[in-house]
Amino acid sequence: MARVTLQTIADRVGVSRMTVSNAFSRPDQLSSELRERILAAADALGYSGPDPSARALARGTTGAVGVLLTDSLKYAFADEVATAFLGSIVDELAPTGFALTLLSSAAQGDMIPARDVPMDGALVYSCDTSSPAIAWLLRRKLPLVYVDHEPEPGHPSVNIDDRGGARAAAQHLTDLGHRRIAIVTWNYMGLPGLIADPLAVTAGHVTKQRMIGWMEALDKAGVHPTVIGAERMDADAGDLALRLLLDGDARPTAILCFCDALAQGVVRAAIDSGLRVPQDLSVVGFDDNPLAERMRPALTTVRQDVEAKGRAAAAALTTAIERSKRGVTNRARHVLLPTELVVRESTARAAPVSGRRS
Amino acid sequence: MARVTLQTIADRVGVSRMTVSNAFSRPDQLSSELRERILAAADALGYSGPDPSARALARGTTGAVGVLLTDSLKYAFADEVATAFLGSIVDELAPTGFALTLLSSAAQGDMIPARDVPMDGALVYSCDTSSPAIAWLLRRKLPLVYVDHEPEPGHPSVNIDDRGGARAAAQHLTDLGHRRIAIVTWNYMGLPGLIADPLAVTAGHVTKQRMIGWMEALDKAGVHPTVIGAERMDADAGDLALRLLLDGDARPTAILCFCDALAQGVVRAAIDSGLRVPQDLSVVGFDDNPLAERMRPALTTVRQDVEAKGRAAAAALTTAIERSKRGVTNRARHVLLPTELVVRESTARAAPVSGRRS
DNA sequence: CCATCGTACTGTAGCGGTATAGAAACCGAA
DNA sequence: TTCGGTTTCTATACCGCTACAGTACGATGG
Repeated sequence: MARVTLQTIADRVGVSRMTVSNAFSRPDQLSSELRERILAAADALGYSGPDPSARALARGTTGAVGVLLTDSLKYAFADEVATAFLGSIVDELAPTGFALTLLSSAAQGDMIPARDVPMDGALVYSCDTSSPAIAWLLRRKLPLVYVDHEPEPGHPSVNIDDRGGARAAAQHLTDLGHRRIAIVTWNYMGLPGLIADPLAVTAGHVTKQRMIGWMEALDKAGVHPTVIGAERMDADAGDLALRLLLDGDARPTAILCFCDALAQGVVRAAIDSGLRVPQDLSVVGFDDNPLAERMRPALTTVRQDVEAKGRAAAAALTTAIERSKRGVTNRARHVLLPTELVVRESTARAAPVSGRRS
Repeated sequence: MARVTLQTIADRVGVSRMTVSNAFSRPDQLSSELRERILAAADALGYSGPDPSARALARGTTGAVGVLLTDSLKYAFADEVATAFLGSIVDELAPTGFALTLLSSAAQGDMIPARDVPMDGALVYSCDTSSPAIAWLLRRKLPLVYVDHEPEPGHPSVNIDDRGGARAAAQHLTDLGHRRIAIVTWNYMGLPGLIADPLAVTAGHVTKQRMIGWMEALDKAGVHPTVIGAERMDADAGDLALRLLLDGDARPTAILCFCDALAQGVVRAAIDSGLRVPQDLSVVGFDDNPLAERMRPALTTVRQDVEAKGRAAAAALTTAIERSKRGVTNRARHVLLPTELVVRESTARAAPVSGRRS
């Protein structure tokens, strides 16, 4: 039994293929009586509607948008912040009818998702700014929206105020009288350990912005932080980072963390080492992961509205697609969402000088 | 400037379009010298490789597979178990070069993802067995793998031993001497509250299997459980369920929960109500969500290997696609992964009769 | 020296739709 | 009756690529 196509149905009903196509895609183009007959015939033949691939070619749209993630997609599903972001995107995308396709940055054999997967547009949420995958997307001239990336002229972008949030977090600590402060940041692709030149961290835009924010406030207070790079963004990496810090000669009284997951590890390791949080050590996170509120002590952190970020990204992408379809070329909007310091229980006034036991 | 296609390049280099196609897709079909020239010309023209949609139509494969989720995709991203499952799938899929497209069960306007999104196959992980989306996928004759669904002859499936796990959980409680036992299950699409006829719960396969398992062990011990249906699968729903139970006349000494998220809410509400867990109330979860180990008291639960489930599902799908491409029609394999009771701190021997304060 | 073979490339015929222009039939108004 | 305007359906020309069956030609072998 050969495959059922529009032609099969057309022959069966005795009309042209075009009319069958219209029956499915443009109901106003034929009488409803004929349409009924056509649909009935299609049903009888087990036709499942116009072939999506063929339609994609003819119409020039696929009905799916991509989201470019890191090499290991798994990572995106391990992180509560990332999953909330993705969830928010799909939710916002739902009414538009777009499906979301997950794209790995990595080439897989001779398949390069960013180059070879059919889609109408894409969100770039990869961390590595220089990824060749981004170059492929650009080359395809797909409507693109950058998220948590250095804003690029010509493409819409969505960011949060990483710098301002980090600055507020650091200033919170200096306001509390802390002077021996450490930073546990994320050193993607780098080895874990001490970082000599904080502002030279190679990783992505977000890492850089947060570092700049922290340093702005610390510089103002004349504080020179110890900076540790964590290889991953999970509690174990935070744990490791704290142990490195405790081994050093100038134990910090407060720690700024790149994200809540790292902060969780830092707190856990601190408690395991007999330190009291916040009495002996203040810890600040970033993101306001749901985890932050559940932790004991509840984590002081910088809140970002991940839901809003997802919604903004999805909305920006759909309008970008809409525009490119109509050939409109407005200026690309760059969204910057606010961040907010949330003070909970993991930070306290620095202990008086007596605390200077090294 | 018109679009660059194979023909553009062919004209430029002075070869046939077919040769250019081969340069990209079948390098062994031409001399490497000519191939280099073609690729160089393509590069100069800003060509980004064969158009994925056109290639999909001509080749009959798209390079993406779908995963059919519930109506609200967001839900899938809120649940730690579901995200771990998805993460595991994408990881297993990565080396095969397939991208993963997320499909909502719901129609969105006149777009029905299951019908209209190009893909080579799909995982069915929707909860609603009777979803029209599944019917669309079937109609398209796509290679399909059912996950956590009633196994269907003719299609591979991946399940865990829900029934055995539930039975072990219930027996654990009866072994501990509990006789007043309640069940907090998930009553998808139903109203929250007391369920009179536990085995008639309408929801999906998993719900049913777990219920059967629980009842098997309870029946053997002559226990008639009180059954509460929760509307969602989160802590708040568990919280609500426990309050309903405490309002009833026969307070349970132990509770079996459909999942760890519900169990968390149950425990939280119990503690809030002044009950000690496990001394006054034993609680058992299901899934072994990472959460279970983090909780205090750490949760006794039934472990399922979500990673393995994801890997098995992805593997089953790729082999199903492979087979259908080659027209092979072997018998579909039905995978059943084991579950295991993990006893932690949330269950204890039933208090002696003195505990019968109602 | 002719038959055979492998390599390198080309021509044609689709894949299964949709856009667009146009033909045929029907309608009410002038 | 004529004529513009609808409504309904059709013919044709793509969309951009790939499968497949060639053709051309130099190399191999007896």
